[in-house]
Order: sequence, then C-alpha cells, then structure tokens
Amino acid sequence: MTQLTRTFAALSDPTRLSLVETLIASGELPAGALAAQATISAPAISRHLKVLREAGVVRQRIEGTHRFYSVDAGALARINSWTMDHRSFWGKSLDRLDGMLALDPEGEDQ
Amino acid sequence: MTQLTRTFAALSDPTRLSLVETLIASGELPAGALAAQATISAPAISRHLKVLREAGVVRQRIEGTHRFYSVDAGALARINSWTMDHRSFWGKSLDRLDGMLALDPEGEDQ
DNA sequence: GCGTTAATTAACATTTGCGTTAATAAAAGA
DNA sequence: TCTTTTATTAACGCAAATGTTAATTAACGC
Repeated sequence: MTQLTRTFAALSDPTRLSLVETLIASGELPAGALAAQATISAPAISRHLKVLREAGVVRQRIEGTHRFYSVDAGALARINSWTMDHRSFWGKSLDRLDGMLALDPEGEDQ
Repeated sequence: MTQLTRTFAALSDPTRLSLVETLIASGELPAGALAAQATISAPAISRHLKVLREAGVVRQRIEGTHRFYSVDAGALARINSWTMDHRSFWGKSLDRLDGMLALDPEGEDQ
C-alpha cells in the first residue's frame, strides 16, 4: 500500500467521504459532532476517523476530553498532484469534450 | 457507494493503480500484456480489470480473442473535479507552503 | 474439425473491512 | 471523590475482497 492508494482507500467509503466533506465545510469538529450527524454508532465513526487519520487525510487535536478533527490539506493536494501528473492524458479529452458540448452538438468524430 | 467512492475504491488497490498507470503510459494494451508484467496470476488480473471497468476507470475493446484495455479519461477528470471543487480549502495552504519554500526558508509561523 | 491461444468464470480458502454492543480510559464538574 | 461526559478500544459476527488452481468460452490456424 502506497501513500496514494491508502488515501484512495480512505476515501472509498461513503461514510468517510462524507466525514471529510463535512470537515472541509466546517473546518474543525469534535468526534461527537461528527458522530451526532451520522446514522451509524459513535464507535463506528471513531474507527472511520482512525482510518482517515492513519491515511493522513485528517488530523486530530486533543483538548480535554474532546478530539477535534480537521482535514489535512496536503491529502487533497496529493490527489490533485496525481491527477495533474497525468493531465496531458485526460486533459485533452476533457477540453475536446467541453468544445463538443459548447460548439458542436453533432460531435466532430468521424 | 457513489460514483466517486467507487472510483476511489477502484484505485485503492496497488495492483489496480499500477494497471492504470501502465495503461496511461501505454495507451491501450490487451489483458495478456497486463497479466504478463504482473506478479499475480492472470485470473487475478482479469478480476482487477473487471473492478476497474465496473467503476468506469477503464474501457474494454474486443478484437478477436483479445480484449484491449485503456483508461477512461473521464475517470481521472472526475477525481480532478472533486479536488478542484475544494481547491479553496487546500489551495491556500499549498500556495502558502510554496511561498514558504520559495521565499522564506525560516518559515513565517509564529 | 481439432488443437492452440487468449481471457474469463467457477470454486475454494483466507484476509480484511465494517457494523453492533459492552467495556475501558480520561477529563470535568458537583 | 463520585458521577457524568467524551471518546476509544475490545469482542464478536458477517459480508466483501483477494489470491490460487481448475474449468469454461471463444476465436485462430492448420
């Protein structure tokens, strides 16, 4: 498991992706607040947070009995770097698709 | 499982990520060529390719007994879209990090 | 038609992932 | 100090993922 595959694995679960989106929107939240909005049990959330932490996707800040979680910006940046590393591969098709949608409803393929 | 989590799940396995990288580099390859460079068995590779296909990460083109695989550019574009959707979150830190590395070896934190 | 080649599917064993409830740990507050 | 609050870890069950070898499917070439 590389760093990148671990990051992808961390985000491959709907519950965890949802936690990440919530944390991106809120900035920093204690485990309890994250568990409160979830449909599964607090221990389950706690373990999902552990997976995210071990993958380097979130960070934990301890204050008293509270554990505040936040998304590590670097994790998203790493994913972005990977896609950008291959931009010459997918970027062309994307630009072409954009062009087709915007300028040529009939398409331009042979 | 959303489309995005399925894409992340497809790329969360080192073997599958490696297949994708190979296909990005080579463009299009038959299953046999992909199996040949792998350390695991051909049936195992065949199933990994199926996972990638069902997640929309690769496409299959049939020609005789050969199945040619290639990466679907849209899959990488979707991941890139997700990171870009949250760029205001991680972009700032990244820019700041870039700035620190380029301009201020001592850092600028208190 | 028949054997060969390319690839997948079947059957099986093992491991990993994810959920639950119960138990534990540690800080706060009366 | 004793109880409450916050959060995690333990123990357990079950479903899904991943690997292997054997069997199957389909096209080629003689």
